[in-house]
Amino acid sequence: MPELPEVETIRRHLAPRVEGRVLERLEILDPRWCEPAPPNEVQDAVAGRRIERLARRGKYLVLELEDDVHLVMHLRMTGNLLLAPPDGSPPPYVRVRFELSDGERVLFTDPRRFGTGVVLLGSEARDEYFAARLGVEPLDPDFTPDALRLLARGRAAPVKAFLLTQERIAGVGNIYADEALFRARIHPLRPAGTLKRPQIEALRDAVVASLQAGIDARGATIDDFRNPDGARGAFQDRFLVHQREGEPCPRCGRAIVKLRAAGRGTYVCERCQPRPRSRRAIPA
DNA sequence: AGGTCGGCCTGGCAGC
DNA sequence: TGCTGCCAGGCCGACC
Repeated sequence: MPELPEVETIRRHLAPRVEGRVLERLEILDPRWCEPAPPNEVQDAVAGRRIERLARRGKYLVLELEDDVHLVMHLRMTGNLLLAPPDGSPPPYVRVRFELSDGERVLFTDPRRFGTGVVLLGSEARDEYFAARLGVEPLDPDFTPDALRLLARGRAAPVKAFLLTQERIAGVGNIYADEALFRARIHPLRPAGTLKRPQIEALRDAVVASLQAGIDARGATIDDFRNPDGARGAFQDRFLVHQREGEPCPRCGRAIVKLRAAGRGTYVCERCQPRPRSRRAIPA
């Protein structure tokens, strides 16, 4: 599942290939992709415009076009953006086709069809769209321990659910939440508002380190994530706890346990990440 | 209003 | 072998 590091990997691969080219034609093969907008409307809004930038915000990719037209895309679970191989045979599950100047073609593939695309006219509309959905960008300098402390203050939700809430921190998904909590030695069921300052600082550093490690490995390939050139990521081989049930903890050797938190499969070392003892009052 | 849960969707796999 | 049914989960809307 593409999270911030996977989306950023795609962006870095694709940006030099698309920026400066003209998006000659957009072909939406699956109307669900842009629901409720009709495909014609979306296609007409972007066709013939120059691509100024491929940007990322949280797990969203934004194709910034001339005239302040923004195509905001989300890969959800199984979406992907691939450069079409020049030899012809297209990959399976193509939902949207981008035809660029100089014959370059980009394909949005998505077996489960959760991925979405929406056109926003004007950077103000784009900013409003993100402001309503996304919190702090965790790799930006303003993701400080103080910022995290304020976000967590008064939260009774388990810290894992807190990390997955995009309105608070943008871009952390199931993989990187598990990895960050392990690095910070915090149990995922610990209520977010009970974290003390040293743990807040450790968690901030761990979120940043986990995401950066994911980017350095060019993302994690679990099901079918691929870089736009078709290469697999390497981060799945570097998971510390995620999807390692029964394997020894890399720090202490105890078997890693799988549990459920925030409705998701969650992996922990219960020695390094001790369970919260009891419900404590959440400091307001 | 904070928090949780079901629906969306389909490939893959466990279990019969 | 072949079928059924369950699981995976990001996000959103419904509900408590």
